[in-house]
Amino acid sequence: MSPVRVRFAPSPTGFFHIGSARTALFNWLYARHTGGTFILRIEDTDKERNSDEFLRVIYDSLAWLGMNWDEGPRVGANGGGDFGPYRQSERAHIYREYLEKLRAAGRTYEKDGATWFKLLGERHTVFDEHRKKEVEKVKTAPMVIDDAIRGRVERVEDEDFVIFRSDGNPVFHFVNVVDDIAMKITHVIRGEDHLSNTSKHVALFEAFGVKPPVFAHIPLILKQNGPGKMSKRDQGALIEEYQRRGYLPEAVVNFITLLGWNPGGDREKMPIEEIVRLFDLPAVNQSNARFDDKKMAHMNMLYLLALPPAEFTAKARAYFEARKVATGGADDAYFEAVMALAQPKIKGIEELPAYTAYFWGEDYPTDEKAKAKALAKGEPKARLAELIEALRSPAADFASDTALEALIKSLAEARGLGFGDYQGVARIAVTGLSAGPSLTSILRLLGRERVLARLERFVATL
RNA sequence: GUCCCUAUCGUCUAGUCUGGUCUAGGACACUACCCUUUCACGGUAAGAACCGGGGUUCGAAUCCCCGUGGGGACGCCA
Repeated sequence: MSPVRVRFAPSPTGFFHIGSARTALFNWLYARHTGGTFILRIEDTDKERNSDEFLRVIYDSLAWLGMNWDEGPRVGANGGGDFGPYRQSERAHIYREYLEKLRAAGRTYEKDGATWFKLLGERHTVFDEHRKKEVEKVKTAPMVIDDAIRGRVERVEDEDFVIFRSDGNPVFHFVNVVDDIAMKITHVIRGEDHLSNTSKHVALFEAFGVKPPVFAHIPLILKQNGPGKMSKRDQGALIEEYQRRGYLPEAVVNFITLLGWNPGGDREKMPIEEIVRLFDLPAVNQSNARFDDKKMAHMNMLYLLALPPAEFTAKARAYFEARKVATGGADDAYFEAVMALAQPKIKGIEELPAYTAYFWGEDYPTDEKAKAKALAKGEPKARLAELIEALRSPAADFASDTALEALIKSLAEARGLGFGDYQGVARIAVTGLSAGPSLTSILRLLGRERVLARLERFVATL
């Protein structure tokens, strides 16, 4: 069998969304699994709707997700190849050439200034309910689609269709097939929304005398709420959104791979090498999958938890810089120490600024509801006074969590109380929050001076 | 309206090809409890599904047919 050649063929007419990303991913996975070639082809024949910004988003998103292309537009380390150019806007001469082949074979005609592809068979006219007009139908044999996911699908293509617009530009169906022939594509992996177009494509392949590639129509991703497939406007649809929010690309890749494919059994979190090894077309599901942002967030948390602390810190640093989150001139060691406390606790990088706000300066928000709750029980004023006194003593060792813990515990024991009687009120006083890392770790990082100042300032407001 | 695809917990799915091992497994979410220094994490438990009807068969989640539901396509968009 000839080596696998697959392509991802986006059109830069909108932001890169999750469905496109998964189509790209399945192509990339199949190429890597089979040792084949992954080709990026830009379908920019619709000049009105294309933009360079969208093109850049495609390149960025693919790179971010780790999908390198072997052939295609040259960007960074990716691209090049012998079947270029890889942007359809630069392939006009090739389309002309292929059009001549069809013309010579008598398979085209002109109508209303456009060039049409002529189906073979008897013709008759019927009234079309959907389009509310008379249309010419052609009696043809069903087109056979050999689909690696759905098996054999038959569909009758019974109307001629435009292949060159009256403005002289070729349309999608034509360029798609011509390029797949010219680029020697062996497997066409794309969304199921193209399944009904495929009969047109098979008709074109046959007209060119070329055996069609193997098709693989993957199920669609449905929107989380409401009917229909996911579109660019839906919450969670845009890849660059995940990038911006500090999601880990490995987690995004792992999650969207599982939307429509799985290796069988219970495995979910898998390194990409493992996914490449196990991925295959027949295992792809045939039914659509609904997007679930909670499960996506959970997968991200799993990856976050497994990240080496130094990498977590680097990601956090990059996120803080991109978002211009001030850290009060914190040095690397302090930043790293704070992140070490936060990493096992949070679900996403985006939670970090709010979760760690009180570490960077004295200007942090207080959760008033939590404050009221913490003050409602016991004798908070007395507990704070005792704590201040104890922490002021030179005997309080702010370098050690266990020493601080022992100190508070002995304070509690002497009064027949528990650690919790100090923990809650001290936490709200020092962090403004009711939840966070271990209190003693917070005290240690903040240091005696800042802790005492905050406690005293807090007591003064009571 | 026509054509095509599809159907297991609320959601993602395992199991379907090769019928019996399925009183249908896992994960997310939800609930309770445990762990605990709050919050997470983790652990335990609970609830939760084979769309309906026919057929084939000793036996159907699994094979076939018909409904129904869901999705897609029907552009001089891609």
